[in-house]
Amino acid sequence: MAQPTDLAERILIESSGLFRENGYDATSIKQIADASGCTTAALYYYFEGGKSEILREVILRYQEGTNILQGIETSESLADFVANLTANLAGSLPMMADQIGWALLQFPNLDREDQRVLQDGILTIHTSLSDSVQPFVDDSESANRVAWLLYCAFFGYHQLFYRAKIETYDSLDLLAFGEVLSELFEKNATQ
Amino acid sequence: MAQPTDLAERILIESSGLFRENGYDATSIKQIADASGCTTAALYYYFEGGKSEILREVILRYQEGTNILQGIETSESLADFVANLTANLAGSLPMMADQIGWALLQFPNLDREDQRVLQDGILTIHTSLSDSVQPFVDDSESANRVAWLLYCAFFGYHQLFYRAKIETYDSLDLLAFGEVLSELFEKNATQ
DNA sequence: GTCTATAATTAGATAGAC
DNA sequence: GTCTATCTAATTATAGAC
Repeated sequence: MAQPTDLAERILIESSGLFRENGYDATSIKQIADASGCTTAALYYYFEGGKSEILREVILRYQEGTNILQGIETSESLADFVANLTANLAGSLPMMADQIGWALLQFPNLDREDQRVLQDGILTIHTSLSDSVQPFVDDSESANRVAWLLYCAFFGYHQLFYRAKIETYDSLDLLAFGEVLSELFEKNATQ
Repeated sequence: MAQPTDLAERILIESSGLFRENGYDATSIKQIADASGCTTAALYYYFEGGKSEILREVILRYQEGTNILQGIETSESLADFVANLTANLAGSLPMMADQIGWALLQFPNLDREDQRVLQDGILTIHTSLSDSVQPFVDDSESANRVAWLLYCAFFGYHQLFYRAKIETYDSLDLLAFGEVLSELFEKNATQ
């Protein structure tokens, strides 16, 4: 992996941040160039395809995402797992969810290949969630469903509470939200 | 309320649709005019403030939303309520969630007033959800939390499964997703 | 009220100097 | 490799005819 002082690298990092904050369409290559400390000409030196090539690269690069399951193989129950997951998400959820957020709006305008990359990123996260949940449920079908529920719930939480700053009016922080989920699973653990 | 044949009305309807599909920034005045069957000049006759005035009007108008709780005052349990809610959402969720989706991306660029309008729209839906859930839980705090969980989960579901067309790869339709939630509440009803 | 025509501004992109 | 300067095309916005 290249050093972050490398201009091409800097352009991708800044683009990713600007896309997350304002979306793809609202971000101009001038903005990207300014944020990266170069001109648009320099930008085109590294990315001949211009803005749309940067879009592809950003989606490719950052869909990999942080490992949200680091160090929680040791959960004792589904409820315990959800609590551990929530704690892990505290740092990474905002970036992960915003990353997906703008890309989802862009989805219809992406070509098939890029759509596939985005979907794969989502499915990868779901799969690892599903694997982690597996020991606590009856079959893989249940694991899949529970994993989707967790994914959708946390993603939705971020969109509403961080993006729309609902936290100002209803102070349900991420940990409390995780507790709601965790408590729900508590009674169902021995199903 | 004006007739839908009225040009100003048509412009708002078409704008709303285009914003939902492609987002605010990716939608040009020309596109809106074309879709409404008029020129940009006619558009400015009704909306002097141009695109940003249309944005305000669309947010004001369509945040009211459909009543997702119509005819389900009669649920027998929380699980039953969730099942009924899911059935109700089958028709309205796509439009409601997409409406919020693009607006959330736009959120940081909105002025305070418009941000408030959007937040109020979200809080209104949550409040009515919370009221409906109240009879089945211990206190209003629990009702609030359960309502947020439902809201976040369904919103997240839509974003991932409809917007990113995940349904192609993992066929968990809305009713099945609702069942996952409903089953979770089944065991907790008599808590 | 709605159109044609057009001005003003901005965004995306490139040629050529250094 | 990166910049200055510039081009083209698109977008917002408006004046004036009908």
